[in-house]
Amino acid sequence: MDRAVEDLTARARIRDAAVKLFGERGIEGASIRDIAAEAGVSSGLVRHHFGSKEALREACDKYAKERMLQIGAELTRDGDLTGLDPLVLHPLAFPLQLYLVRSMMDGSETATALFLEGVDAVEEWTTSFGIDPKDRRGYAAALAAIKLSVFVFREQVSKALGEDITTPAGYNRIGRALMEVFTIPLLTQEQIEKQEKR
Amino acid sequence: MDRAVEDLTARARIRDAAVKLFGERGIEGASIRDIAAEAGVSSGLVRHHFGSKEALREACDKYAKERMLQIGAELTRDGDLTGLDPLVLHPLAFPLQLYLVRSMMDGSETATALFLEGVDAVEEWTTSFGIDPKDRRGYAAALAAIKLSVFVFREQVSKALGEDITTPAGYNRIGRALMEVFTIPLLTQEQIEKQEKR
DNA sequence: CACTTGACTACACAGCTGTGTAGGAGTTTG
DNA sequence: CAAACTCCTACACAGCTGTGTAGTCAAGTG
Repeated sequence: MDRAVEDLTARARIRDAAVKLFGERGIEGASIRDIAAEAGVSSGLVRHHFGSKEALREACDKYAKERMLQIGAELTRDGDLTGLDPLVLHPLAFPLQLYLVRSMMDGSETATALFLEGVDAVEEWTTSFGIDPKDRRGYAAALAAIKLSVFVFREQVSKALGEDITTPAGYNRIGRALMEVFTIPLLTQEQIEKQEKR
Repeated sequence: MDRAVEDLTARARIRDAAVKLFGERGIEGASIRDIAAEAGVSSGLVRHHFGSKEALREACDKYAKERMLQIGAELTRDGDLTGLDPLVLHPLAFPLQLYLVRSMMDGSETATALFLEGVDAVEEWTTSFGIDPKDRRGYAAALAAIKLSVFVFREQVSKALGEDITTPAGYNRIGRALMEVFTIPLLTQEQIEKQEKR
């Protein structure tokens, strides 16, 4: 599955470099020249292959989404994932997820669509697992956001734990902590009712 | 508490405009001229008061953090908040939180420090409420990230719900859904043990 | 062979960027 | 009164930005 960098076509190298730099620095923060340098090509070639920065971004959106679904399907088929696992922190998905979150925050429709599909999946998952919240859709949306939260704040969470959560050890630790959030009843029924009166 | 815009000093107007535009567009995405125009002053005045863009950013970090703690303290004192409420979506805190999250993602130490203080607060809260997770620190960090997740993905969550979660109605809906996440045991003990073996 | 096509580079261009400088207007201070 | 200070604007500058254009080179294709 891993491909040597030098084996990729220039177009693929540019796309990978764009996903990486857009993800790390944001769309505005990564220039076409930066991306070209990262890919080891001239800036003109970026334009030749993708036309404009906006078109490059859309190509990255499309690729990241497809690749993400592909990785998710592979890992699920191989039994490496259950319904709620934070796929987002998987080494293969990491740069893609980084990009997608940034793109989502900048208002990408493709990335948002992927989020909505995730909500659908969680919703179906709750049904098949016999979980029956009052507001199933709201519940699924909250869960979908939660799955991404640890990823978005990975640096801050790592700092809080004194341990890098993108390493296997840290990843397992925060994974277990998330499990506990989902198993320990946090609020009493009374507190919830008080909340609902607002 | 609300202050008329025209009553603010130019310095405060610039700072507010910077928080707003940095939060909406990211640091790179908002230029000094944009901020000056938003505040209704010349771009030179921004420099006069803050020196450089980086210094302006740091001033915004400092202000947003202080103001956020202040708002949190006020609302807690008035009994509008309990320990776990998503203050992040409060109308007063909204632009500040938007800015802080962006700043955090761009590696701000001040914003990260605020997150860490939030983790500390949640950790103390679990103790005083008799919640006893195996990994208290990890549990608190996960909860702190979760509190912010709905905010970060507010647009996506709103789209999933077909309802703007920054309005009172939507805010209450997602709030209740979050409560359910914290009350319905999501995973069986067996599943968790399977998880831990990895 | 001549000709086209696609991958690729070099260079130019206008616009925006953060920053620097000079100076005006009004108030305070000696 | 004059000097000093603060708040504020206008303008200039170099560097980077996305984009546009011209042209090189190699691989087909008739």
